[in-house]
Amino acid sequence: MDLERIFLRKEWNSEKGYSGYNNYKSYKFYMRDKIIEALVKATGLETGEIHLETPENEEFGDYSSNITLQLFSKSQIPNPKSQKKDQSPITNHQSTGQLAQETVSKLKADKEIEKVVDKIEIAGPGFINFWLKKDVLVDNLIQIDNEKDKYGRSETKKNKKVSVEFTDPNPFKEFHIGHLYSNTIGESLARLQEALGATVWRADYFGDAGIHVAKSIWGLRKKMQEDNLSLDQLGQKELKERINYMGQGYTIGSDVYEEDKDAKKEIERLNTVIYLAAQRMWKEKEGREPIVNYDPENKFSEEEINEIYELYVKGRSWSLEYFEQIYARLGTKFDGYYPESVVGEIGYKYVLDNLGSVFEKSEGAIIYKGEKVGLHTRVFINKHNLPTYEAKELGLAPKKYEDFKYDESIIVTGNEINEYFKVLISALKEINPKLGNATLHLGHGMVRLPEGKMSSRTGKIVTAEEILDEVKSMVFKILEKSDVTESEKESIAEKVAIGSIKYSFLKTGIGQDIIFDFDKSLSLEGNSGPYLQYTYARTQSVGKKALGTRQKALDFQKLMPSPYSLVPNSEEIALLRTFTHFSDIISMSAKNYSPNLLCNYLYDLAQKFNLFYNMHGILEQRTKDKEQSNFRLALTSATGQVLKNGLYLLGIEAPGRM
RNA sequence: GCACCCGUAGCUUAAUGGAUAAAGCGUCGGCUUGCGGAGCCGUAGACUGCGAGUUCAACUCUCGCCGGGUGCACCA
Repeated sequence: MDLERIFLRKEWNSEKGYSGYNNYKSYKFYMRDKIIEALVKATGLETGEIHLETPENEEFGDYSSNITLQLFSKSQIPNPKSQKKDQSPITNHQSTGQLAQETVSKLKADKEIEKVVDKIEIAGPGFINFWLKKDVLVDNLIQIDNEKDKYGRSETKKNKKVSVEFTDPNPFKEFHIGHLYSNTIGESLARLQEALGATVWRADYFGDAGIHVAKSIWGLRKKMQEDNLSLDQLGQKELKERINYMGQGYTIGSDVYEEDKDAKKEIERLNTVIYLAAQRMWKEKEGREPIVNYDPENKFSEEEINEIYELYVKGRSWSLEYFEQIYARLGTKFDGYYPESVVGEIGYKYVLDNLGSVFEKSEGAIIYKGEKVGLHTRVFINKHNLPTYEAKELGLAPKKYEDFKYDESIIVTGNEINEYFKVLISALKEINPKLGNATLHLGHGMVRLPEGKMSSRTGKIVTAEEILDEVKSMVFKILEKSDVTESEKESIAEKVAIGSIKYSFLKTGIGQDIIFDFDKSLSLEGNSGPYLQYTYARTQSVGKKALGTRQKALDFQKLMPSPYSLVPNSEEIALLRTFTHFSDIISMSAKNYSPNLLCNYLYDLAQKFNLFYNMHGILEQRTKDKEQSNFRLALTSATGQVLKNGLYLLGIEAPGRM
């Protein structure tokens, strides 16, 4: 080992520290690519076939390849099991061992890989493990300071346009914990795509027309009558109260729809009236003419529309205003809004245009026969001549494309509609193969309460605001012991509460259901958002203390130790190595649509830092050695930077104090 | 009934087909004359639901069974 030469670098200068590093090649994917290139040369396999992993166990190096085992199975050596007993089977060990030896000697002759790799070893049943040069690790540390907030990002999807649709709340109904979950996942996926260099379009689709709205309006009207409350009076109330009131209206309407046949008919009729009211609203608001006639037989009068028009338009705008407040708190800014009242018309037309070829009439409705592709039949336009969710989402695809010429369209929803989406995408592929093939549906798990499924019909729901406020008050309790000022508390509590909630959603796999239990799900310690935020705050605090003693900004270059002078300990090495994997992790999280991989990584990094922090002093007053202190400050600062960048990709803000 | 998803430590979860299955909470024990204890170290706890198969290698892929969830024509 050449530990004593770890920091040997030509560019080092005792006055300026490291100089000229700005000219260094960016190390994003650099080490990894170098090794893959060398493996391609040594084995003759394609780049895509090379499987290079970052082992969790550090004794297996910085990178590890199972390539010998791949080569072995490709080498057409008959399976020993299938050979006759009298033949002497070639043992695996001999073959893989020979292959590994051969490959490694080719690698060692490669001048390029020498630049980044310090040691190559064969281990286990045929793994080849690579250790990076220590000065590469230090270069990477410098790179972090060089790139700051951009560290970890890449340009692998630079020319790609990706639309991400998520959250999808419904006006006139609550914004509940399920929407919060969808928003959290979607925002993180969007940011991960951006980290790969893609241009992202955030799309918000919301149900401002449909039977759920009819139920709400019906219940709302009834409740207002009972409470003897006029629309103006309702409008005087706080926004939160109005939203709550409308939610209660939905419960009433929904119950009645199930239990009372006459009321059900009324609500179904009201549904069409709402579509017509929405068309009038668009005409008055934007001068847009309807493109679909929902009432070809003139069954609905102007008076009928007038009756609910005001209520519909006002209630709708209150809901949207409320959603916007929540988005602002959560840190999401949508680029495009797609109300069902608009995309429904487009979808309706889309269906009619393809009637006979893709869709067919059946029992008064227009359907898509999914059976022809192994799926099931779904209704796109119902017997009341209204587009269903199927047609709406179908119309959404070209509408989004009109706004943003996407290469990829990701739609995030609950997984209970996975089957529905298979049918939808199948239909879309028939009509518009380009858009159909670009569309990817991601069904996330459902948020459940310990008592069972959530239901806004029975009122058994947890709203986003309730949970936010609840967690915030938990954070406030802890903050009482902290020495932050009163004025800081509010914003810290908000960030920590949101961090705690978002992290608890993101740390598990996307497909998993989440049993949401206040006491169990929301932790402020252990593997949690606040733990990462706390660790970040700690790095900042140490940095500030160092500044205090020096009276000037930290100069990262000068923090670097001089050559020959230091032998880093294992905690320091562990941090250096973890830093190098950041962009690989981002890439993997983005490609697999798995923010939880990033969570794992950040948690691991924070743990390593906290171990380092507990074992070794950082400030000069503790190390009694300026160079050592400088180096540890650089590690501290880099940890903070990576945590901050990583948390950003999860949609979590990192306060400097907490 | 059919289809899809899920069964990993007491609980909640992790693990691009790879090496000794990894954490948090909870248990039990320890760490503050030192940079933030929302922290750190240690301890016990798993035949990865059961049974076959594919593979050099299976928590991961295939088949069957058992258990749970969701969906299956006019809700979204």
